[in-house]
Amino acid sequence: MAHHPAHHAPSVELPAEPTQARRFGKTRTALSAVVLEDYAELIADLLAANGEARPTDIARRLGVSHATAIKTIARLKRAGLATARPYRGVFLTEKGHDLADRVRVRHRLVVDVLRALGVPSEAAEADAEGIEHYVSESTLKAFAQFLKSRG
Amino acid sequence: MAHHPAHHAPSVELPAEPTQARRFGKTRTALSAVVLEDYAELIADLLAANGEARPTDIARRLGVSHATAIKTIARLKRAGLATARPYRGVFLTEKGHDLADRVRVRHRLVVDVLRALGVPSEAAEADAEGIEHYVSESTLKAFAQFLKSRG
DNA sequence: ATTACAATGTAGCCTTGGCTACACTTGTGA
DNA sequence: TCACAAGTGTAGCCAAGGCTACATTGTAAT
Repeated sequence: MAHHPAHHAPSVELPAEPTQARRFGKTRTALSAVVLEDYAELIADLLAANGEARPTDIARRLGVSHATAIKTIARLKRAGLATARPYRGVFLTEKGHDLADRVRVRHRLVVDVLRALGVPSEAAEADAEGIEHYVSESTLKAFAQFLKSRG
Repeated sequence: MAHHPAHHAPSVELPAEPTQARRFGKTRTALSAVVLEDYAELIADLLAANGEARPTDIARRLGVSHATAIKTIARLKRAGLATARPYRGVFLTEKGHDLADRVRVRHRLVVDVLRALGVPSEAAEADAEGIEHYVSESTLKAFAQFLKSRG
């Protein structure tokens, strides 16, 4: 059958909640991590491109309100992925950079595979945004292998 | 760059909220639809296999508490995808069956493509659970084409 | 017919991730 | 300098999707 108890969980290591709430829903966890991955990747992009990452830019790029972006940035901080001081922009920690790197590589790989399968570029980019978060290491490896063996 | 304002939205047509809340977050919408798709597919499976779909079975299969399952079943009803009377099990409406069928076909296709790319069966099944919800029509078509042309 | 147990349902709580509305900084241009 | 627009931050609301704890219903066995 098609169903599994839980989907593959994205590759963010979670905040490591202190004592509270040791009983965690995997899906809850997984969904949260998806958002953190997107933010980390985007912030890395903005830092590389502009030398800074401002909440408003992040919000615009993600199509959410700036309030939502700021809230999520707070979660990034709690998760040890970013640092930010009021009115001074957002930066990534070592951990955040690592995550962003992994996410970026994965994204490229997924897009390339989709395109290799004949998916139009636009759809490939768009779908990859959703798909990439659910690609396991094992699948990632197979993708790389496939692309290589295919020229 | 990799980012888009919103991911591809799953193929559930939403509850058509009455007057309230005409300003909807796409992502919110998308995430909700993912869960509804999973439930519809699972309920169809259970109905086919056992002739009935009971909340506890659904909960066990999805790895959530029965209370969570029941809450979501209520949402399925609100969305016009299912019917259920207290203590009498869950059934799918025409619309719910249509959705389940589409989801099932899509799931198969995604799994088959992953396997064709050399992903081990287990990983293919597991990853497909997450991936399938983000595969657009366009990509789906490319997948089918790829499998056909590949024998 | 009773009773006991499993299944079902309800209530209430939490976090996430949206939003709007309002308040406060910052830094520019006049 | 200082006023004002743009950007930031805060508060408070909502729905989804988790959970636990408790109440109710159905059913099967005695």
